Amino acid sequence: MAKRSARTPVGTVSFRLGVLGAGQEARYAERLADLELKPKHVALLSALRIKGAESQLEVAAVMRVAPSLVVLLADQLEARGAIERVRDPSDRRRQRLHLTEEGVRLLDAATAAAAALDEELTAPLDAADRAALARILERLAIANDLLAEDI
Amino acid sequence: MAKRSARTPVGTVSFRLGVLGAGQEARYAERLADLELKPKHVALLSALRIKGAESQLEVAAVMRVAPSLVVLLADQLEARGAIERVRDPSDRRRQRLHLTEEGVRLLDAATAAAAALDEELTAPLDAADRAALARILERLAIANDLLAEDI
DNA sequence: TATTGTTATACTCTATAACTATA
DNA sequence: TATAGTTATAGAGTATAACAATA
Repeated sequence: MAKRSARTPVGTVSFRLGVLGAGQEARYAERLADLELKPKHVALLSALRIKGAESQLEVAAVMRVAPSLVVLLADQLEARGAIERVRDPSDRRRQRLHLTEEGVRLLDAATAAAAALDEELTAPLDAADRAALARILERLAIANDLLAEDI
Repeated sequence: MAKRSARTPVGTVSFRLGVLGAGQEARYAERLADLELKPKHVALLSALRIKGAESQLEVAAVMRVAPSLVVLLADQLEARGAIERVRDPSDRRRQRLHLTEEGVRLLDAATAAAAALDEELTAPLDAADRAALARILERLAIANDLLAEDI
């Protein structure tokens, strides 16, 4: 099957990742609306659960966002009782963030919502392709040094 | 290998698509800076090449963006001579957009840039996984009714 | 009265830079 | 003087709503 060379970028893996990724993020944001969370809040909560209590600057580095954004997200999560800020006694400049019970509850709900979304997204695929996609994306995530649970 | 159930959404396909997709879009935007284009401009040019000259509202529907955004993007592309607007004589409300030679040149350059990005992204994968990823993403793009060349 | 395109406006997201407190 | 965090500000991107022209 001779494949003529592409005449636009829409068939590239990069472009499709961008478009599909934006769509999934938008759908995920819709599902999270019930929980009054946004995807970035979930990323912060996930970073805390995976890495443990960390200073805000470390969280910003893991999330690859500006420190000022972590301040805003942490303000909002703290106001809802999902996280607590604790001054590090040995260096009183540092704020260590950690999950509360409410934060754990929210993160569990957000995790369930993401799993449900995965089901719907991958419904058109057969079992082998589903497994292949999960495996390949994990490999790319690791290669790109993104936040991952299994380290 | 018993896999414990996920405790965060970061390992889901949806979340990884979102993060990887955002990263690729940012990298693509960097490469396009040389051409003074943004990914949305490329999407519009691609829509014209794939679908042929279309009214602006049709382009907005294909791109899944607001019509007012198509006006802005088309203004910018027209100012650079990449597209032309032609009033439809049979319905003078309609503006039909079509690529100029310069538009074709830009789109070809943007296509080459996306192909180069794909090479870098998929470098950590073996040939079989590369092919599997392209095939699976195409299937998902079709299932989600996204702009595709091969229709 | 309905539709296409345009303009005006506003909102969300996020970064940069200036500032405070602590080291 | 350097670093962690915070606040203030600004910019990009995009949508919604009001409007104009044409059907």
